[in-house]
Amino acid sequence: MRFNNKINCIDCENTNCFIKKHCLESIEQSDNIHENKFINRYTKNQLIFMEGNFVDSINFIQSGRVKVFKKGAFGKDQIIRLISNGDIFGHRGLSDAEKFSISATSITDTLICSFDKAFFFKLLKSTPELTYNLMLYFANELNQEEKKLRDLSIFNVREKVAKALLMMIDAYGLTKENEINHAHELSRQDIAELVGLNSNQVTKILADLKEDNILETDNKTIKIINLNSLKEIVNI
Amino acid sequence: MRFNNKINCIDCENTNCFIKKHCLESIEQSDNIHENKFINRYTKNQLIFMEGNFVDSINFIQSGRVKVFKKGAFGKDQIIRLISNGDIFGHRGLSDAEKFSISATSITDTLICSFDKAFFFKLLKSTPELTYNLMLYFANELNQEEKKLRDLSIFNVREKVAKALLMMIDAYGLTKENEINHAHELSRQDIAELVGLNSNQVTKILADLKEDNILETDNKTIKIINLNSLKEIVNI
DNA sequence: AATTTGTTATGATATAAATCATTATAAATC
DNA sequence: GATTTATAATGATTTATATCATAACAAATT
Repeated sequence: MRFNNKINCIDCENTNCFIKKHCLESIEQSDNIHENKFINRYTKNQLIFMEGNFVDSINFIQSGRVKVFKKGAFGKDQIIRLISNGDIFGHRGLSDAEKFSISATSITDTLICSFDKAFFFKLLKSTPELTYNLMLYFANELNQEEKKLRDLSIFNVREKVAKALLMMIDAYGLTKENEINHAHELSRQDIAELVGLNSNQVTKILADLKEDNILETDNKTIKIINLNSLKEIVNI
Repeated sequence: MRFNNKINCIDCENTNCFIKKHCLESIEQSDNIHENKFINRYTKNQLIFMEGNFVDSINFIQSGRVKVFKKGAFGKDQIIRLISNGDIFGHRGLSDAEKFSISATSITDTLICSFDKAFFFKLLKSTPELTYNLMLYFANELNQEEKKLRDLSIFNVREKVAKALLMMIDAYGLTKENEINHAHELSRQDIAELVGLNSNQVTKILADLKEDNILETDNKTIKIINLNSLKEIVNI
């Protein structure tokens, strides 16, 4: 749903945003960006864009949380990234691919800032600093993806679940009470899709980890009792 | 081994090389690049650089073949890419990581062109066209890595072996006789490490595929009899 | 040509993972 | 608040995968 009450990037609190960091040098430039920005509002579990669709925009999260995923056979999707405030997504569409290679879904109520692809390409051409930093950002993402690939190809089920929980903590942190998934953003199925499992396996391993006093579960909320033990599971 | 008989990029036949494509606009620039380029020669199965080492260079393959891999637990490595003439590697070191996140080993006799990291950063700053295209290249690599991640998380052993063979064909092609691994570049263990298996599993599945008239094996050489059937295995 | 070494092939066995069936619990709808 | 629907938990079963032991073969060395 289009949202017209858009704030100017200058006033935005997401200091990690690429636009905020690299594209507000002059007043003309920031006016230009403000004019070309459009904002959409999504409630929880709405599809933002779908794999296979024509790439027409580059997106940033103003507020909220989003999962980025790839569709697999038999509804077995793979979640690629969990992202939140200030994060860029849909940027793989910058490659020669004409179509989105991923889908994105809101997992909380969310506000998304977007730019037309053509405008963003112009912005890149006129802002070498942005291009340069985006290039470095991609290099870093590649490192992380390749680390994940290596991990998932050697981890057993228990290690994969630990990895999934640590990814959730990495993306969204812990509450004061050391809880994750507090707003019930992700189902067991989602957690499974972070690391290539099924929901059944996740449930069982969570029960094991509860047994081992590493965590407690209360419906979808997971309370971490011993973070170090959780980390030890993946540091073989 | 340092190799002093270096050819000028202008005369190089690797038209897919980033330097060849984007950095030879002026005579001063190409002279500058020639001066700052150094070339090393490697025989088969030599370590070019190792994960954890300080990143000091960005590298391109002048001729030969290289495997790029990550070290895992218990010697279970994961091969990330198979590369050849004109391909860039070590570029993930451009991220904020100080150390190489990957290792690289020659799998044939190989000539490698390298630039000091500091020089390459200067080159990027002074050649926005290079930075821009490198950024697009990374976006494309991310797409491919994520596709691989999704595939490996849902494929069974047979599908993984088919995927590994197709990756080898994609990287190095087929001979006139439809053979891969003709120069015995990769062992069964290497093929396993492309897709997170062990050498035993690869051997068994190759025997199955032989049974199904999809391929023939003669020691390390694999002759593809029915490429379409091989592709069908991974297109579930 | 014989010996050593490394890799590949094959079958048997043990282990881990995935699936299925059922129950319990929570959330949504009426 | 009762009913429906969706999700999570648990145990039993089937299937797939990983490991082990051994044999066959190829390459390198003497």
